[in-house]
Amino acid sequence: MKIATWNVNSVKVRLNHLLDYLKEAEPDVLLLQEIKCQDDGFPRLEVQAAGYHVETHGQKSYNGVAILSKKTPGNVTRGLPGMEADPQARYMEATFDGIRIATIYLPNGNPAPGEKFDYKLTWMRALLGRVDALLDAETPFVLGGDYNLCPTSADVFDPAGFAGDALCLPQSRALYREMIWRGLTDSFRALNPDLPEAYSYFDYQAGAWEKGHGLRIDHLLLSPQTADRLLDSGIDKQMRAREKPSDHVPVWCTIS
DNA sequence: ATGCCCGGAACGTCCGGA
Repeated sequence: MKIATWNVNSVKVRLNHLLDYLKEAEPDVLLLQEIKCQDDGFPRLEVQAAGYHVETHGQKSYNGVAILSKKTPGNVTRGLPGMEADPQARYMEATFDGIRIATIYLPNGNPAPGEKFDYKLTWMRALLGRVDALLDAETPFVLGGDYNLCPTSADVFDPAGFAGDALCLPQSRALYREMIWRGLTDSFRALNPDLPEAYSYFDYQAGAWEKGHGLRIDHLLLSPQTADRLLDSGIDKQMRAREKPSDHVPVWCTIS
């Protein structure tokens, strides 16, 4: 099973890229973030015509996540447990072949410190709670999405320049590591431990793409039982070189 | 030190993004 995650930065603007990607990469499950539309605004018919089932958790203008899949998903749930009062659409889960798969759009958190950073940390604590619940239930899972988090300085083009950024601050990284220490596997880094400049995001500004100034902030985290089945992983960097690209590129893994 | 570039909403220009 091939699982990919992609922050598309508006699914309406990126529809052609999305349809191309489904055709070229053929993921069994594609997790989307920042669809930036409500459920009824999602280009459902076009995606269904490409052979994919569509589940959305949309919101007007901002955020919004979706799960596209070749097979019909089971038990689709919207919203992160513990964040029921949160009006922002950032989380959804569905089950495929016994694996619980989540699409995650973790808050950015800038500027830090401040309310937005507090919201990020609160959201991460709720996600950690969800990890604990899934582990307690011994449910195999994959948590994929835009984590807005660079795990280490190897995931940042300018570590010193980003030292005070919410994506890199020790408090953010500590909560991410708490998840990792529960036994989760970063599917990309597990298979590419020393690969430099393996970025999933390149800012639109200041010629970041042309200069190779990127960040690795999109991740697919695997539960222990799922990590045992990890076959391959990659970052589809070529999507950033197209006309009118998203600032993020797809990240994927395959499991047996 | 600040803005650069984008999308959405809306129609002038601001907010949010990372």
